[in-house]
Amino acid sequence: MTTIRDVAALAGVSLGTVSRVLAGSPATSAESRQRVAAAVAQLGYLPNARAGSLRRAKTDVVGILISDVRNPFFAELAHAAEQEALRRGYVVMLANADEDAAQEQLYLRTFSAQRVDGVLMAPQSKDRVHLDRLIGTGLPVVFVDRVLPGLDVPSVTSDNVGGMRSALEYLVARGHRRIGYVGGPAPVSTAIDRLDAFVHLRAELGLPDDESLVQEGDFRAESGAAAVDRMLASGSAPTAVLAADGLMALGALAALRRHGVRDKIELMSFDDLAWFEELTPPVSAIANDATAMGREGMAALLDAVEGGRPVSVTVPTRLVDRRGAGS
Amino acid sequence: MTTIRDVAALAGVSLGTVSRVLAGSPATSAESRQRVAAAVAQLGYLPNARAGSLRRAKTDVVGILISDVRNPFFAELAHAAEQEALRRGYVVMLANADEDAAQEQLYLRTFSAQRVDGVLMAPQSKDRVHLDRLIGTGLPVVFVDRVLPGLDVPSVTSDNVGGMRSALEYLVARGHRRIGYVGGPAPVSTAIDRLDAFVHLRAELGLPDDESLVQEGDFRAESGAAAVDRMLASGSAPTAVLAADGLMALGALAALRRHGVRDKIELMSFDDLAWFEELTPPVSAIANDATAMGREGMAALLDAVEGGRPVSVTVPTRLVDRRGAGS
DNA sequence: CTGTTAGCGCTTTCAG
DNA sequence: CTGAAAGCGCTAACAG
Repeated sequence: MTTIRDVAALAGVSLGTVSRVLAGSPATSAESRQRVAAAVAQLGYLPNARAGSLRRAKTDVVGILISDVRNPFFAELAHAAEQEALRRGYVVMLANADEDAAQEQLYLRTFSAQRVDGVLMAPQSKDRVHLDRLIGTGLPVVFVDRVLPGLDVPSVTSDNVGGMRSALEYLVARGHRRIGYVGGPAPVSTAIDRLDAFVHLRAELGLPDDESLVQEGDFRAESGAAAVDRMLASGSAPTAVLAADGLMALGALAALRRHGVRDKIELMSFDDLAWFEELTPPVSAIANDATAMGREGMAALLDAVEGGRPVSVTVPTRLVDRRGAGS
Repeated sequence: MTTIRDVAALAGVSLGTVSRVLAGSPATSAESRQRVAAAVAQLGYLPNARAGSLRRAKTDVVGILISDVRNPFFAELAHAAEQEALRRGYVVMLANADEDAAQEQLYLRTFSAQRVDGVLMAPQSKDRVHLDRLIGTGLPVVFVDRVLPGLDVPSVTSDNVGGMRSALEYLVARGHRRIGYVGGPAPVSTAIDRLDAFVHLRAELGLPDDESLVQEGDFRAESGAAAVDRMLASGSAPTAVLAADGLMALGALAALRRHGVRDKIELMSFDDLAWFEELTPPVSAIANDATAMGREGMAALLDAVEGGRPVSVTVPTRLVDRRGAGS
């Protein structure tokens, strides 16, 4: 590998001058700039960012830790966050916790070892203690989509309560009263918020509160199918089912089809996927704005990295009506 | 941040001893190991990986450069590759070229600047020159899914020709002769291979070779819709349409529906997506094994990083028949 | 404006 | 088995 010394030697200037030219310092003569540029081009020199960051104590690298890239919602979110980071001159290390606490922790350690400048993450909940230590070291962290209560960390989340309200009002407007709910895994904040909102609003709207209508999944497709199986096995079937995320909606769809009630029981999803439109009948959804969450989450993180004190924000959801609220 | 000196001081040994203990060197006494471990625990010390890699000239970081995480195929591939890297003790920097040559180049430079140990990538084609220089520096590179011809780089690709043969034979078995094809962007190798195979096999099977039946897209949904629009506008509609990837299949589906011919024209996709099963009628597909490609691609890359000479492999495709080949 | 000189935190000889 | 010392490639004072 060619180093800055090689460039200096070839350009006939000192190593310090090369560094200054490369950093765009104004304290350089036109001639130096020109000689250095020539040498760099000739040698195909590319600065070693790791060496530089060691000295500067800043890496210009941020970590993104999400639960599953294969979940379209997170894929979109990660992509938007990455674009924002790139725009502001940072590179991203993307890691997948795979909905697994041990992997989450491993990656967090790795991020620390790499001395990333900040971490944008959707926490799995559980071990608040490790995260606490991490934040204690001064590493800027921002939560996105999910939060861990009791930690003083800025967050960008979606309006789970508002979204749930739109969803239930929509289903009620379509004539449903027995509404089943496929929730997410208990420890995750979005699962908690959505379930609480569901239970609360169900009472407010005077809907039956049969407990078999509420089933827990894990934000993966299979669990959505299993939840619907349990719901139907319980005897008194719902007339509509709301799944707490897109992947579980897919599983629920498969189960409804398998039970031969795809046309009888209406499905709705908290999270919108492009292909819902192509189904017969189509599936209405509450759209989470993954792009906005990724972009704003990263913006908040970089603000924190650069010394700011970002505030938590909530991103609104949007009802995507594919069946007509009155029909 | 606490450093290795702090640990040495607290443990009452020299800095070198701490380093050896941490590296698991056998040349350490039980007592040293024990004192160091205690000091590390007490200080919550985490080695600075960047400092270490500067000295070792190895980072244990590899880069993955794909065209679009939002494409489920690449999301799955990246995930599998990441798992394999993790298993072998490497961390991944994941970057998105966004089907954009400039971004691809920017990220490649970034990877070099970070001195990653290797790069797994799905090239966008075009500027072979930059890649050439990169490889010239000795950076191990492995292509996955796509290749750039004329470069001596190992690759893991899917069996595009075999897949295309299965697809066409399947459609013919279902009674189709006028088969439309929505191809990928011309410069991408998978697009070229699939198109060549399509044209070749169409002749071999004695199918009509009306040029309006072949339309070019860009591996994104909208382009699939536009391609179908053009196909239908040309007068003589096909009885079946084959899309060269899942995202374009989604777009094609929307267009067919919009034109009211969703039930008349059969759609097939080169790339399988879980929700194809939920459509009415369902969509048959050629499944690319993204998991295998990611895993094997990363395995090949790490072999190269560790001094091996991996060979290129082809991963078979699989026909997913959701309609019955004879019906 | 430029060269020289310390380190950043770690690994790795080299003696002992 | 262990300590001391020399860098890895770069940035950032500090004199000039």
